[in-house]
Amino acid sequence: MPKPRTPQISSRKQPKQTRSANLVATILTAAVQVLEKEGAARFTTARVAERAGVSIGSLYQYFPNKAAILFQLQSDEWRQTTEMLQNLLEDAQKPPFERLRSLVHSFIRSECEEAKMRVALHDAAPLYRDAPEAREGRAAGEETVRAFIREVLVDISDETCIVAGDLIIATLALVGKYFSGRPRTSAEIEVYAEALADMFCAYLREIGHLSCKSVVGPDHGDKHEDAF
Amino acid sequence: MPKPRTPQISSRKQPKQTRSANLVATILTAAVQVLEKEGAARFTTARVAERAGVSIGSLYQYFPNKAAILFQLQSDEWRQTTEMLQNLLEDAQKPPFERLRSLVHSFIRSECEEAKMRVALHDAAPLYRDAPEAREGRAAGEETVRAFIREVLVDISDETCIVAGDLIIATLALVGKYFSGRPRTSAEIEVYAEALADMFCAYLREIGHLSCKSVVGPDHGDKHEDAF
DNA sequence: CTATAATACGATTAATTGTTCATATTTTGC
DNA sequence: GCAAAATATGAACAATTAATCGTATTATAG
Repeated sequence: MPKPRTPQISSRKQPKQTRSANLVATILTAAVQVLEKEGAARFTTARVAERAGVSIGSLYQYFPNKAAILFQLQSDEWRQTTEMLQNLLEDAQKPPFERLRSLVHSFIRSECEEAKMRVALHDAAPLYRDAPEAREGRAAGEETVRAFIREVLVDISDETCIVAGDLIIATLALVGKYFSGRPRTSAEIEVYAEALADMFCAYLREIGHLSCKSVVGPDHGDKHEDAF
Repeated sequence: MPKPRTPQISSRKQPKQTRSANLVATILTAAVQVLEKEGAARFTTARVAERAGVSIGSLYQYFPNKAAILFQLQSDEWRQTTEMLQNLLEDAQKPPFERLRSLVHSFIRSECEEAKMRVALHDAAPLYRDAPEAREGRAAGEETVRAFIREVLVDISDETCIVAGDLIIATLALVGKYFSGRPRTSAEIEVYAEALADMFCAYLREIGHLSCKSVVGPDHGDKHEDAF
């Protein structure tokens, strides 16, 4: 990892013609492929350029450095996740806990589908983790989850809500990586997703009880089949 | 990452004199320090040797390669964790859920105390994750958790038990890393640990109910203060 | 004391990497 | 058609790394 000959912090040019816009897209696609076929350790600007069928020089015209590529991927990943969160959690049609369940299932499923690439991206984390924008990416997702929790448990304290939200996001974001290392059948994946959903629901119900008001929906005493 | 001039897969000599045993210990200590002060990206055999006050040659007498050092650290880490699991979960004196709670607290606390080094070790994961022995290290810990679950929920199916155990271990192992990135006060840490414990307890109670037999300990309907 | 094994050393090697820059090619506005 | 801007190229560079091996030092056994 050599330092640049001149420590230049210039950001790169924006693509102005269609061909360069395509080039950027091509590079990002290639980056994903390299990540999932070679892993984080072999994720190299040269390799990305080669797979994209592009010269390294071109790559460096639009990405100031290697980390920028990873950061972009990570950022897209978060945007996508946030979108999923909003679509599933804010759908007022379904009962809340059902929304949460389908969120967990969708998330785990998508996590497992592109497991290799996600794990590799996560392995490369040190390169972009400290970027200030990385925090921002999560903010929207976190807020969505908190809003959901507030909707389900109306009279909860702010602190409890934040803690619960953090807990759920963190668990969701990481647990998938723990499992996706070893290949699993989709049936198994569903089982784990179901269990995770159970855990979240049980937890939220518990919190609701602790705040000493009846939770939305029917009482949960003995019937636990659907209800939520 | 240059390949060795001769692709030699020999394992290194075992220390036979006290001085070399000390040397190994010194190197491992230095490795931890480098990891927590420099991070995974700057974790280098040369740097470890320097910090240990030892020549690289000496280092390579007892460790076949860089990954071996990290693997050793990771292995120790797991041994330590497993020990904690056994000590806290198998303590028949306390009621089960109280044991689980104190486990979560102890674990999260220790995770946060050496946060930097743990995160760095985790960042370096790709180097040893694929090692076959890495699986073994977890096995004992996983079995302990499963035994605990079986004790709490006597009439649970094997599958449910395995899934629940995996879920708890995975969550425990990873959630700490999500938080320990940003510095937190120990008060905050306790709050999160408490919430995590709540989540686990609520989940296990739920599972117990689903298996349609009364759970050990008093009924949980309204009183939720201690009880478990 | 001495011969032999164990240990320690560190300059050196080969490989790999991130990044630049001078140059060539293509597109666009007129 | 043409000049200027945008884009593309890839050889070259500097830094860094993991690991080796011939040699020097130290301990041990007889």
